[in-house]
Amino acid sequence: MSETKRKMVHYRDEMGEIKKGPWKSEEDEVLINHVRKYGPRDWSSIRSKGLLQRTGKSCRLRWVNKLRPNLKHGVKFSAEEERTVIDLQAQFGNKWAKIATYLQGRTDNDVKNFWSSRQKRLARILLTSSPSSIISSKNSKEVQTSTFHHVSSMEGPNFSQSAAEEESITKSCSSSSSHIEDSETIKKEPLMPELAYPSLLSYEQSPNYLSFPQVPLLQPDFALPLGDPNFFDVQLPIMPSFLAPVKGKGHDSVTPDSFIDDFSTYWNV
DNA sequence: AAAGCTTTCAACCGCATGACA
DNA sequence: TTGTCATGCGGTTGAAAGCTT
Repeated sequence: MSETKRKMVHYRDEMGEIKKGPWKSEEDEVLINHVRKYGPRDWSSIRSKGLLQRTGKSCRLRWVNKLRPNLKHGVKFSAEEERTVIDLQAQFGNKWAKIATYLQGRTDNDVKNFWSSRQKRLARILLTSSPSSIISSKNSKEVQTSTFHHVSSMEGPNFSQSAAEEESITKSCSSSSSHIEDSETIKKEPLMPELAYPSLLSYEQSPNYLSFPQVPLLQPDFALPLGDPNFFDVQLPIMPSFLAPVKGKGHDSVTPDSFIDDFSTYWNV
């Protein structure tokens, strides 16, 4: 082990306990200041300098998921975004980070959370859509909404609570299209016996499902003109140069100077 | 109003990968 | 070549918020 590394281990031992749990605004401020000075890198040094009692990993995660500019906080996934996620998930699998690069202002965590809650919702609907439940509760609102309204638009007028369920069914059964408008398109949609049977999910993943005309299939290189697409938002009034790819170590590689300039401009600091 | 249930989301963990000494 | 470290990713968890009964 090298001298430096031995020192590092020794230093670590003296760094005290690691803080976990929710972040306070003061901690955020420290983290933002760090990024302002050095760019989104050297996360471990935050702790080693005694600025925060957080691990580098924790700092990075906080920055990436919450503090980074242009994130869509508290904004639900739009129909368009939902379609994109569903299409890309079918294409790439659970490559959330990759999928997130196609969505402005969304993190891999956002996409992952969206997908997992959607899966839960689907699973629950499957249970309530079993043949017995359809027969036994023929007149129930739930069955009416969750089973037979696949062609409605999820961008329609305000849904009632149960219609929210319909919305999810619509999404799941029609590749989440909100634009089933022409009769030809509707004809192409397979009938839905599957709903009465176990595999809504496999329906979703079937060739019919994928080939169903929806959003034009995104090309792999689509929207990836930048080094770290996680970090961008084309709606910015200015395009910060910290978005520019720089060859080097890791995915967050940027030049510190340009980053600091653009960060300052962006945050008005 | 309150209890119970569901959904959302922030954060953690373990593992993988690449850079570097 | 190997070990260590920093970083990134995907899975998971649990608290808080929202909703239903």
